[in-house]
Amino acid sequence: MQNSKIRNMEELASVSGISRPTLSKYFNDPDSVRASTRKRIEAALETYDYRPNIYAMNQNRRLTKNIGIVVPYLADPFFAEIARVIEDLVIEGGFRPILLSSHGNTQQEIENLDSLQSIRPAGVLMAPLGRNSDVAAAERFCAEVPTVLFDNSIGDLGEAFFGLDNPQSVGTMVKYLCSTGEPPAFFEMRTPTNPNAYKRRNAYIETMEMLGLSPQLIQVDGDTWEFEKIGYEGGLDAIQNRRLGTNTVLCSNDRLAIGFLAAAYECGLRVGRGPSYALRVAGHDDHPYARFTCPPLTTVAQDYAAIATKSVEAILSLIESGERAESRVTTLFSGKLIERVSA
Amino acid sequence: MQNSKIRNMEELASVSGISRPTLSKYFNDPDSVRASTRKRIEAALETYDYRPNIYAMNQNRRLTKNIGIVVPYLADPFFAEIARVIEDLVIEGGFRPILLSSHGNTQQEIENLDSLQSIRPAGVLMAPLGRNSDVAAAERFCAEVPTVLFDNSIGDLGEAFFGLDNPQSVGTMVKYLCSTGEPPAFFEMRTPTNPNAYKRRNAYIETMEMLGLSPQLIQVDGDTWEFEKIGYEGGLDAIQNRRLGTNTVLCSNDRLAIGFLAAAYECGLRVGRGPSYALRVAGHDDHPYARFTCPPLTTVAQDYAAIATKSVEAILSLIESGERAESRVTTLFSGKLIERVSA
DNA sequence: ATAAATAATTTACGCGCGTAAATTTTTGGC
DNA sequence: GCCAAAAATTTACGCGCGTAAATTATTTAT
Repeated sequence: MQNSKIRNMEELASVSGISRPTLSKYFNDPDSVRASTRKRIEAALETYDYRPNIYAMNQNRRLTKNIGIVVPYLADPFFAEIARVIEDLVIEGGFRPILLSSHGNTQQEIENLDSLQSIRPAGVLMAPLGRNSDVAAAERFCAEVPTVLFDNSIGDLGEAFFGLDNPQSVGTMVKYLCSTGEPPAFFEMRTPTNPNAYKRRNAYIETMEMLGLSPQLIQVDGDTWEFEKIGYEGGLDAIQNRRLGTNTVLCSNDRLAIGFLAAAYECGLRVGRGPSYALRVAGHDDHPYARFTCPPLTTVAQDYAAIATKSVEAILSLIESGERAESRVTTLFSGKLIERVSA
Repeated sequence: MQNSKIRNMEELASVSGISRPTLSKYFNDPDSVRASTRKRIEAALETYDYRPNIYAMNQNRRLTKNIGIVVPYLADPFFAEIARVIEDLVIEGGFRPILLSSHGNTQQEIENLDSLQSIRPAGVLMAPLGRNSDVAAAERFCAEVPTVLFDNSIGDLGEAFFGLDNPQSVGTMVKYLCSTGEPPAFFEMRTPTNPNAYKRRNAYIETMEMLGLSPQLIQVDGDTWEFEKIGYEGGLDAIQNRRLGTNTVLCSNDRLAIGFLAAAYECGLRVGRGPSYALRVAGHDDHPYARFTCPPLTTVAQDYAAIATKSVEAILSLIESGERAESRVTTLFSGKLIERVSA
């Protein structure tokens, strides 16, 4: 295959017999040149090893082919998975994904936005930190770059938002738990960094009251993204000091639940549904590890394939249109109950 | 602060009274200009909002400030964590990390290397897929770009390799297990994608033979990166068909162990050390979730802070020297036994 | 204070490509 | 086979910066 190396488009033009502007058009969009010309170019590309200089391209293009993806915490397999799906869809759309994690850190999120701005992305998909996001910085960024938010929202920033319908998903779970055993207490962080957590708390309270039951919150301390640790330590404390008040616990998310399960196990509490078990524990999100906990975790699955797909579609159509959305559109997806052994 | 926006270095030169070449020097390396000049530049940067065009910079520089980081599977929290540490160290070194995951996929790894090559990185840190890596492609890449491998090695590719001393770590674990109970069987994938897995198998066999014991391999099928699932299904099969042959199981890695624990739990086998337990299970790596399994997993911790630090130091010094290593250096770190409840 | 060393400036060119306008060639419909 | 439309080519300029060489200004040492 690759014979002599080609140094730039000019050289490729000489050896291929195609003019440089036409080659430029081809690399911008292969379908923008005649089929016969495309064949000739691709034949030349087979024999000569050449790829356009990405820096020279991006310097002169009005718009780059870069799409930024910002997630709050990549070490969380949930975000790793959704980022992977998004990356694939972005590539499929002919763009170049740039994945950045904020590592749960405000300053890092700001730097990520800064860093993205300096590469002039065509658009950005962002799952913000939430309470710890620098709203002013995010606002400035969204004013410059077409941005679609997902997972959680800050104010009405961005051109669109795709996320979970927390009232629906939590409501479904609470009703399920109530109809199959004791009403659940709600296990959560006292001051969560994630706005979804507040929505889930409220959804829990509202559903309980709707059912004529009195809600009970078990709130634990912690303000990091080490949710398993927080769930474990808070769970241990709650169990040992008998702050549970019921045999059914609904955790605000699966990672907290994983920690809570570890605490229950350590305390010798058998978790599961039925007379021979001491405790029921449910989670929320259908985290990749939820099916491998002991016992497997009953939870509500987020449709992250849908969230990813719709988010990418939204940013691509924004880019294609070249316009900004007239108003922000919010789309919420339903969660799906996943019955396993734990509750 | 930011008054009028500056469009390029030329404009910054006029308003700051510093010549453009000097500004260029400053942005290349702030310490390369006189302190008084630096002060003046930084003062101007305070009042005028300007950042150099990254594309124009990289187009003309001999060497970019980009450092690529390639991991085989970012949805594995182990790699997510090590990538995070590496990213931080790279930034600290004044470079720009570009994180890419191969998602366990050969084609994706090739594309990652391709993609990296087109951004002309100063250097690359890479944890290869292993058996599924395209050796020829990797070889071609390493010939072009200074590359340091970590976690696992392919042939003697790259300028340096940093990883775990598997014989030491597995040996330690085997000896620990033998001295505290029955000798372990070794639970692993039949044809692992990861070369480390082979080294661990061999280390297990050698240590057992050294102790005058007969090694026993429990091999399960599976060739994806969904290790928990493979461990669970293989574990279920091994337990139900009584293929264990001992009450002690050493898993080739923690993710397999997490799956195996789920299988043991489902079968009603109590896992832990002591007369009241049916089974001991140990893992390897000290995965971020290992302390939250039920029961908490006894394992061998990889010193990934050391691996990350040394890898980054190596690539930075390679870049600084501007030379290629005369010969590849391999550095192996010891694993540390982490005693928890499971074994 | 003077010379030597260091740093900043001026001038000038080039990197590889995008893009626009004017021109020529090719294509498809009749 | 001709003609209008579409596509490719030629020509030419510019993007924002790196970098080199020659010159001038500033600092440091003597």
